[in-house]
Amino acid sequence: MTDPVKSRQAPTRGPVTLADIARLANVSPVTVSRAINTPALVKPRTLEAIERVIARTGYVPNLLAGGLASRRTKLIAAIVPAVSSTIFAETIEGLNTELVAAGYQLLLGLSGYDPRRELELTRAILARRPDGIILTGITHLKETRAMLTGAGLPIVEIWDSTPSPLDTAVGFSHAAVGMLVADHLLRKGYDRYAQVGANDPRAVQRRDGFVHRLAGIAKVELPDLEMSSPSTFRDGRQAMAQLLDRGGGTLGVFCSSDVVAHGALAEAYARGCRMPGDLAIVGFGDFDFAAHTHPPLTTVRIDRRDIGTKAAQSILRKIAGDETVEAMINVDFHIVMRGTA
Amino acid sequence: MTDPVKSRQAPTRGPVTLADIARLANVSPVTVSRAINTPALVKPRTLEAIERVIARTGYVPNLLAGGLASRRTKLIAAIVPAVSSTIFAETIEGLNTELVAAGYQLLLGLSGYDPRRELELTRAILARRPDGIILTGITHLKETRAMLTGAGLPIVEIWDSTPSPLDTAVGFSHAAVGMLVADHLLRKGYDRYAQVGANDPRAVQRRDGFVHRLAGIAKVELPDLEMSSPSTFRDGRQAMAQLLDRGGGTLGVFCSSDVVAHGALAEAYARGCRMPGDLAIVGFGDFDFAAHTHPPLTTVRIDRRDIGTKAAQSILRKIAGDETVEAMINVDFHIVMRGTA
DNA sequence: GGCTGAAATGAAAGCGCTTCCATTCTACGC
DNA sequence: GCGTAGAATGGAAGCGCTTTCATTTCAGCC
Repeated sequence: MTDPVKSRQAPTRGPVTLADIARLANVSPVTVSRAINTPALVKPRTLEAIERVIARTGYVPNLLAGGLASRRTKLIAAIVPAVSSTIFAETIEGLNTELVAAGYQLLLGLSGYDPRRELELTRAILARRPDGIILTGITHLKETRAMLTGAGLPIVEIWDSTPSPLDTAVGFSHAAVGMLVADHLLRKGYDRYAQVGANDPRAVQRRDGFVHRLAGIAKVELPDLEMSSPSTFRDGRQAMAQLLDRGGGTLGVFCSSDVVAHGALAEAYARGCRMPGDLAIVGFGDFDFAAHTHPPLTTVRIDRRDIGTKAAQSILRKIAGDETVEAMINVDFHIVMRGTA
Repeated sequence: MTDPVKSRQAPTRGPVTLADIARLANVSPVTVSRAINTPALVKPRTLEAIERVIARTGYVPNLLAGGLASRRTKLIAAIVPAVSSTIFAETIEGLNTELVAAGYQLLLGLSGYDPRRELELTRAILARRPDGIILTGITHLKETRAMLTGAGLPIVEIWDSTPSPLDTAVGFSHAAVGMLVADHLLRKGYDRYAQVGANDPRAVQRRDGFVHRLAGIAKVELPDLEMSSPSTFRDGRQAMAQLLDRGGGTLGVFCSSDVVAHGALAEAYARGCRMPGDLAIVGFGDFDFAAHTHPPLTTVRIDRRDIGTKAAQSILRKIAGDETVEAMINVDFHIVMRGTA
């Protein structure tokens, strides 16, 4: 804890405060505050003098104090299930880029797909009084919803679609994705259809959409495996082994993520299945590796980064008091046709 | 901004404060503060009464005010270059897990491999008075270093090794990685050696180590391409095309990341190169996909999550006043031998 | 019953900023 | 030269908590 001021005229002990700057620049604290936050209101000469003192002392304003007084923290919190090898990493980057450009900072929370952890995180986050909060998905615990609406701040739910968001939502219909994939597989026609993947609410929606579209046409098989989110390469491989072992004609499979699909693909490839003749696989997410598997993976593409960008823009507009932000902002998705379906 | 209290006895306008709780529970504010922070100091009966009021009102303490008064924010900031498809995502997760368990929160900064942005981030972060800060790498701008040391808080530099960290470092020697890979390739012996990859300080160290070990044995070829960090699949593919076009015997290549290596691999595979006979490729990072490329990628493995875990532990110990934290904490790495080298 | 020390509680000050409102400058017009 | 509006600055209060330090309560004991 050394004194941050190197020059001889070290003002006080501990970190420099706004009051120190005011004293050294022969102005009142208010003027220093204005020089920092609304420089247009300060006479150029005064401003310059203050800035010199700030530079000389290495003063860094205390945003805790500022936030407490102004009730604005320039903090945005985001809760996502995870970042490593998920669709969320790029969303976070998009979010962050936009937020930083607007002078905000990102407080990150990782829920691990656990609603209870989401609740705890929400509480901890709210304690920091962020100017807005971004959540993944539209299913939250009752307590979480209550806490959130009670806090009275802008909320953006991402990666899902709903007619009745808590506040604003940016995403798409997972059921629609499932149906799109079903239609795609139906076009070629397979003897059997299956879905393999995770059990988080969005993956379940995709499965339900898939099953719904195939209702009356085919029964959708599910592997007999416990799979928690995020599902893994190994999960996919095992699931595919099981499906293939069952035998019974050509097979169209919808996987809940590219990672699972990759595992499924590896198993199929190892067994020498012909794709997409005997076997079709459709992934989800269009991860970076998807174009480079053998054969390259057919998958559903969403602009992951764009979800972050749009979420940031929405919340910034909300914070600025813009009442015209749409409750539901839809983002596109489409099937990227490659070698597996 | 609706009143967060649903019950009829809504106390005041705006969010509930500690003073409100005190009033409703017929105790002084100090006692409420203690009930929250040091419950052992409060008589069980009183504690219970206070907790009831807190639950009923949905009170969420204001950590801005708390942090301002106590000079402890329970916030740890981390700056990494990026999260999507990088080695850092899992480090962040490791960090976060450990931090959350200790009651801390993660403020995330993304520098995009840009030292100037790192400086800006550092300033913005310091304004929030975190209890500690974690940076990627050991090369920082002079101003960044000054600001950091002046702030007098625990610092952990990660993903690199140095005898003289700013405070504490958790990582390994990238030069040593380069040398290890050189030794590995040398064992088989190739006619030519090359390195392809990014230009961030750590990638450069790895290259330098690689070059150094081969000095006097072979000249290390570099592709004639602009590659900025993070380098991409496409970069790798183009670089490999160029190297292969030059012709001239068997080739051992060290790539600065698995992503680049994957690109290089794809090009080599497309051209029908025999690996690791005619061509050897070694990646870096052991990304999730590395085990599943064709052929599977030989690469350097580091426990990415563990770096986050160790960094968190170190900083928490520092915060707790533990003076015995080692200045340099080394993490292991080793070559995972698979099909490409 | 009164003393004692520990347990439990409280009063007051203050963390470092912003906000509101009041005051002082400054330039310009007649 | 004086009045005046607008520009520039300042004083005081307060954001919601924690930190001393002081006071009260209580159990245990002679």
